[in-house]
Amino acid sequence: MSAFNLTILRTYAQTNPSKLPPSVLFSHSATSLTVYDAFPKAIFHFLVLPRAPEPSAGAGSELANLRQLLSGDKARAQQVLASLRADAHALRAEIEEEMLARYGFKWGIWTGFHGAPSMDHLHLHVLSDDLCSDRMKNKKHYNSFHPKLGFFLDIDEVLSWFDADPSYYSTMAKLDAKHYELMLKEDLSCWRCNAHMKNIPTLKTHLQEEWDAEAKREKAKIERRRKMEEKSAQVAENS
DNA sequence: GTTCTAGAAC
DNA sequence: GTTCTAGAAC
Repeated sequence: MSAFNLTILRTYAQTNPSKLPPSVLFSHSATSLTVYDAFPKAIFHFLVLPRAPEPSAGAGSELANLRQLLSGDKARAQQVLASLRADAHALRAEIEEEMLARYGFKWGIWTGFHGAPSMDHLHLHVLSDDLCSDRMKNKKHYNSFHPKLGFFLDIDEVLSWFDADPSYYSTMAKLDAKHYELMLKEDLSCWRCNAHMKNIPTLKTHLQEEWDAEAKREKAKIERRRKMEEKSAQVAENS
């Protein structure tokens, strides 16, 4: 299979999950598949895709991307998104468990869509907010996840459009690719502290430092809690 | 989406 | 001189 394959996710979505290799598939439910992102931009990075066993799910189908989904039946779109959200929620719990097991603390997890995705078939990104990865290589990669730029659309935000004024819904549902792609060209800045970053290598060093600092704080917090509990257990024992 | 690389930036 | 980015090819 060539690396130039922007429809691989659709292939996955149409395949019986039991036929997918464990290197690709993390888990599945009745309605979705969770796959490992092939080029993870953080320590944990998964994609949750709606399953599409019918061969109808081609390029122009409602499941091609978020824009296509939102341009169709509104109730159906809401149902698809709510289902993905529920499966992503369960995945987040598993990621947190793994964070504790492997790193001794847990940190933030983002769940959302790209405003202008490059790969076909609707996919919900679920990734840890460290953004520390060898695969994070350029401005486009980084800005596509920057939570303050607008390109990354949190699933809860997208679902809130359904409860907003219908004119607001139709405005947001347009998802004009040109409009979103401009956001990817914004200057680099740290999403945590807003500091301006001169270039990608500087940003990556900074992100690593930010995450290391968080790890240190969180582990210290856990240690303080453990000592407190140890003390109160002793007090209870001696009374 | 990634890889490759010319030439800009330093 | 080296580092880094951005656009074309895939």
